[in-house]
Amino acid sequence: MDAFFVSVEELYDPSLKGKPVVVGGRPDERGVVSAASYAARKFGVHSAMPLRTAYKMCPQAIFLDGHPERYREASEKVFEVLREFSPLVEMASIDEAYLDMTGTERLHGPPLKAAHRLHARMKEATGLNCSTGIAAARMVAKIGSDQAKPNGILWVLPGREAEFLAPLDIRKIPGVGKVTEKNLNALGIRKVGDLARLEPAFLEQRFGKWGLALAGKSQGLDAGAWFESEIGEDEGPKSISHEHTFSEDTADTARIESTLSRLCEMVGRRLREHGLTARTLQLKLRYSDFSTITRAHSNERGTEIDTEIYEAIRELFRRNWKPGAKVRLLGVHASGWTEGGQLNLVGEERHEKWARTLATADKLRDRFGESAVSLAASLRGGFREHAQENPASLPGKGRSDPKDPKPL
DNA sequence: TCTGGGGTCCTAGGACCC
DNA sequence: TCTGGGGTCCTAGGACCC
Repeated sequence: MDAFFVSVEELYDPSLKGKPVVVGGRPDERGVVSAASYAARKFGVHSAMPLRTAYKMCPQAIFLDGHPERYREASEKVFEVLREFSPLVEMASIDEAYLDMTGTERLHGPPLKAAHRLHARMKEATGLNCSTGIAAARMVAKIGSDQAKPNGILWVLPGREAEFLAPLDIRKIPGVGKVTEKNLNALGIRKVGDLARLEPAFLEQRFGKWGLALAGKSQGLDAGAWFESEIGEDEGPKSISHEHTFSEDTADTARIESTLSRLCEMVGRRLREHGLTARTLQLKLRYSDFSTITRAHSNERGTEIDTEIYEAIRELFRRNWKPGAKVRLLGVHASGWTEGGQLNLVGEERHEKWARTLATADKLRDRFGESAVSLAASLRGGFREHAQENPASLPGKGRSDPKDPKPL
């Protein structure tokens, strides 16, 4: 999708059209640009740029908070449209998808015709523009769609992949970021064509497994774990996490622990939504100087219970925090799913009790919003003042916002 | 420039097992 | 004495993507 978040915001407020728009938050907030309109991009604003920087480059831009629910909803509509064109659709992210069009010619016609129909149907059903790359390999299709933006279609004929890629910057290859770019530049490699001329064995020796994949990519082949899988297979999440950056760094333990408790609740809620229990819990701490540590702990048994998660995370925090050091960011990460039924061990009765209580709490949240119910630990330490200071950081956007959350 | 939040994949070292 | 080779699991960190 083209400038997806911005385009969705334009559906809600058409007066934004054509103007420099930045989605991500207020210009004086800690945060980065999620999406910039094409008008804003003319000033050098781009995603991942700090909001404060974007403001300096384009003070006249309209800065908007993001609306994840709106984007999710639009993304689902996009998916429905794509499903009309192929049964094999894989949403690669909220605004990007792969379609396997094998065997759809009789229904949709040749590639270019199908793509044009897709664009028209997309605009009609969602009001949004997209761009399309057509190729025999998904990586080439992806790069093709990037080159086609905005609102364009690009078909790379089979057998002409290397020729299409050769003049492009290596940075265009998905997986080549700042670091790899620098490493390749140091070897005099700037264009994909430079890469294609090298021996795969040389790249492998230099960059390991990744080097070998790079050699393949430079020729237009799908390579690497993600690109090798078939289109359309969706295997649930491998990890679930939440993190929070304070608007001002803090060393206040009460405030830190209440934030951790809140993050644990959010993680627990998502685990239960997916019917998962996690064996490994990980704490993330970022200090004022941006130095970041992660500390994990694995249990034999998995859990999806907020209080159990919080106990483990708090222990990790107390053991690893440099007392007095100001904290910028906290994160809670769950992974290592356990299969189905868990063992009945000591403490199982307590576990069952919490499981029932949380099921009730989740129902209340469904009806009254995420802030309807909360652990007492999340409410201590000035959580509510904090919530006021930064309303966007409230867990979820409840339909109602009760004045008095009920401590569990 | 003063750096979000939610993810995936990869590497490397160490504990432990046979 | 001075030290194998295969494997798995765990932890920590980092590159990268949208």
